[in-house]
Amino acid sequence: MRIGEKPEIARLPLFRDMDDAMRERVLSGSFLQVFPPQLTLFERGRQADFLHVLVDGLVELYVSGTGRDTTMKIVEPVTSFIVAAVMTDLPYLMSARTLTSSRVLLVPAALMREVIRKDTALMQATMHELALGYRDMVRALTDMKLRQSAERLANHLLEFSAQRGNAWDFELSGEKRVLASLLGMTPENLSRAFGTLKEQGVSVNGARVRIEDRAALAAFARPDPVPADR
Amino acid sequence: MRIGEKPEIARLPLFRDMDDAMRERVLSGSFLQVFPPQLTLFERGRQADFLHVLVDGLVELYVSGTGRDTTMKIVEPVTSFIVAAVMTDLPYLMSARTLTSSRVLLVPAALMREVIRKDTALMQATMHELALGYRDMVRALTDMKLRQSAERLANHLLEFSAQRGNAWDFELSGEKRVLASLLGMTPENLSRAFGTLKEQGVSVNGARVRIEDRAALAAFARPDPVPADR
DNA sequence: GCGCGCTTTTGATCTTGGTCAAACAGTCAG
DNA sequence: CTGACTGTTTGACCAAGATCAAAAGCGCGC
Repeated sequence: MRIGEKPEIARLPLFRDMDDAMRERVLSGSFLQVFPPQLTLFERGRQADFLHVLVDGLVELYVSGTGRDTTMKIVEPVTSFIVAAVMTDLPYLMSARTLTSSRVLLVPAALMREVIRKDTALMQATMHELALGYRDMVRALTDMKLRQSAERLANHLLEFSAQRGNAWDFELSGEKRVLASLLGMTPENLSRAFGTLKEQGVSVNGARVRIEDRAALAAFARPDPVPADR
Repeated sequence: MRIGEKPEIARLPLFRDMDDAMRERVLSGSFLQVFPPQLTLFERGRQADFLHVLVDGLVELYVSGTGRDTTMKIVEPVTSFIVAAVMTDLPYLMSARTLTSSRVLLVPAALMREVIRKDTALMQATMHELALGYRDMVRALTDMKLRQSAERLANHLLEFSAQRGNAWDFELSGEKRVLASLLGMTPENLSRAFGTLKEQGVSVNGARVRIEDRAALAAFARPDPVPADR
């Protein structure tokens, strides 16, 4: 691969602590590729052939069931994704597509598995990554099971804001339809959910969201008592 | 700990491949304890102090939100649980209670983390366990997001049957209310869901379920094209 | 065997969110 | 600037599932 973003990738939690020579081995066997928007990177059911690391852009992980799709996760840079399928050498459970033009590092799955067996630090980092991913999913599932749609949106906004240093005013990243799917509702319903949040001091204008009264929003959202992991 | 079930535990995927001396070290630092039914083993939000391995009995992992609870997973023997919280040294995201009288192996989290760092085979096994757990959760979430209740029940029955060697006639393990909560519906609705499945050749009598027409049930359930991992 | 307590089932009604349709807004090519 | 295209919003209606209430089963101790 090109050396341009090597430092950035080397700083990733996943690769940070590993042996330098090993890291060099992994990176030199990998490809950094640019994909246009709306391109499918891989599909559910296919054997996992590459570990993916999003370097730049925006990627959606989704599952298409009978008729409708649902988005499982929006991947932001710089993050590795579908670690589990690669590690277990099992078929992908989710499909992936780019939302915007994206640069992705592709690490051959077999290479990854081989190096992981030799480099303990990499294995430990992978383990940690998987554990955090698992906890993410546990949260998402409980959210889905015991909160209703407007609450889910409220929580999402609070977390999104927290990720951006508790900004009370920010832009939503993707399209609203994708957000709706992520939160497990229809676009129409997302619209209405924003409507009910207006009463809790949230104003929306296009993609721009402003949280006027954080306390009121939190009271409405009843956020998770266990704080987020990352 | 007592040596009675050591072979059984040593045969677990998690401990199987590790160094014998290390395994001895882990097990001798652990406790095997018997708990009565309906006892809370730990609660969400508390720091993870033990890796748990269910040796015998039945354990429910659940989350209690505002008012209602939801069960996340029914743990059957012999399985380790809450690996992620232990590995990351983060608070439990789920609570656990026994459903029946249960024997549980308690491995101190610090000991587990210490040994994992030294024993590569254990680390690899833990990583694998986490990856499978992650995939479990991905499945559960998609199930929740894009199937409706009767379909979820149908799929659950098919999978439960598959776990028991494709038995067409079997007993549900726990109470129906727990099953309902696991499938993300109310007990009333579970009852009605069984009703609609009657039309697809499923007959229920108490806890006894009989699948008369597997093909019809599968057609109704539209099962996941990606086969189960374990 | 009888009665108490609990789970499950059934029925009636209500709420949430989905569906369908149309208006509206923003973007971009010509 | 204008028109076509796409995405968002609004409104009317519908369906799945929750809630409430009551009846029916079932297990267990006395």
